[in-house]
Amino acid sequence: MARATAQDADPQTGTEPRPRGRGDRDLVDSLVEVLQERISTGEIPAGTWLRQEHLATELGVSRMPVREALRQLQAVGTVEMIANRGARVRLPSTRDIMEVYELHGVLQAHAGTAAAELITSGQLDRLSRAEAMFRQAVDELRAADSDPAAVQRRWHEANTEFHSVIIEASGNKLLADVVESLHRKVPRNLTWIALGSDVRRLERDAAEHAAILDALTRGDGATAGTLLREHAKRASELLVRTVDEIGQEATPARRR
Amino acid sequence: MARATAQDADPQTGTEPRPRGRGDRDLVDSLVEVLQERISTGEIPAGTWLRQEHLATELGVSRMPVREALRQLQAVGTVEMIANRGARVRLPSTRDIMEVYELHGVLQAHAGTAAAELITSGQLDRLSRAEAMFRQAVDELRAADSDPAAVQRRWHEANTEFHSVIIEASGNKLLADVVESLHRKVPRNLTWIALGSDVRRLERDAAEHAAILDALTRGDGATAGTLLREHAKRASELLVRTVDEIGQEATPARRR
DNA sequence: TCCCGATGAAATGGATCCAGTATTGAAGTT
DNA sequence: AACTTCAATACTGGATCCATTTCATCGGGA
Repeated sequence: MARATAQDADPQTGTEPRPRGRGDRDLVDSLVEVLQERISTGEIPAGTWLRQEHLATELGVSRMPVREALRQLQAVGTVEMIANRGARVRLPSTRDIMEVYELHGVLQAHAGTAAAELITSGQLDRLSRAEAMFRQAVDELRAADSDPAAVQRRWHEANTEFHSVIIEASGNKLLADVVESLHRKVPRNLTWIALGSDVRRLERDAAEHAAILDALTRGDGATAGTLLREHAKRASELLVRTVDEIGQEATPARRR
Repeated sequence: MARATAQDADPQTGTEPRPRGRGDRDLVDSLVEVLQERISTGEIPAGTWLRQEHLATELGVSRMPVREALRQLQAVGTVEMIANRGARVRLPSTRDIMEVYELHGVLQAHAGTAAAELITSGQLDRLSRAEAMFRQAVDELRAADSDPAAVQRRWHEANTEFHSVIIEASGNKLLADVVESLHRKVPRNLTWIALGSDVRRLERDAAEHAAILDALTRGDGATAGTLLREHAKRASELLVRTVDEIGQEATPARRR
């Protein structure tokens, strides 16, 4: 593995020498991004201890930037740092998940109501495309599950785009940050585990997306808000049920 | 200045040797708390460059924990880090403030509606006491402004307590975190600058608090929610106006 | 056989060191 | 006189070093 330390910062370090342009963008920030992504996707499961030395060698840096990245993840609630023990990926409790989705619903509903008056035709287009993509993914999944992983990716992408557009159309940029911070608290793969098992649910979601799109197109903010709140509420209930089921098993094995 | 490094960790280091109990609670976390507080109160104004060396000597630690603390503050949005330049306290724009208060209103309203059904008699008591304390502070201010700073502290305490109880009574622990993270984005002293100049506004706030308390006592969630949303909306408008006024001046002078 | 204490390995947390970069001020030129 | 260039300075960012703590394994005793 690379070990791109200061000593071998010369250009020909073979394995991904890291562009090394100094201020291309903070190294720490990119580490945060990588780690957050791995945790969100479930590649690094909840409960895992994040060993500084291990991550450092794996990512080809020294422990220092890793330490700072872990601090950021702590501040954001993704990991918990125990004194003299290290950083561990937090496992959200069912209560946490309920609370996340409760607020998610509130904020989505608000975004929907606000968006009904502010949404542009371009955004409506994107919303419509996302809705179509979502439905297509669901159909594809039901027909012949060609490649679950690929469908999952597309489904997730479409879903994210759909809700992102609504939030964006609300005109409140901060809202996007807050919602994202809520999302970070629940690993994505959980969502997929919960929904993947229930195709009827996915179809219902698709129908709800259509109804929301319709309400926004008509400029009916009240309906859009109500639909979005219920949309989130149902997601919450499903998630909680799923987590309860898989929560029986003990905490995941240690990393490495 | 103390400079409590590892070398002079012996007990008799004179000036505030820092209890030095190793895991009493993460050193970095306490630094974060100190810095966040100083920034929130306005003791360290927006725009200030936070010099690592300077803070380190001032706080009696080395640069290392300071660096990690700054990373946490970055993750939380309190400071921005510019590559190879350092950390600077963020200055919220009027747009930021509007957005903060918009979401604040949404979340407070939700908390109020939820709280109406869940609030305990003990919490109602606390709410009532906070309301009284708030009104008393306002009256005191209007009569003979004996000690503005003291009154300001009491006013702020009462206001915080009032809204905290409502959020707590909503039953959603995460809500408290989210609202706090919103609060962090607007320095407290701004609020005071805005409100301190307008006693009539404070009296109106007191009246609104009373109305909210009344609605919650009656279990009228809808009214409580509406009142809270408008409460936040008015605060927003006032804040924005104030920031616009003082925003004319250039960015504050550098620290040190 | 089970429990308790000691020893050793592993990992964190803090400090120091060093390289690279941005800024500031001065000198020199057009 | 103003603008450009260059050098000195200050500060950040990454690496390494070392003390301290925690955990696990092992051995002894009840």
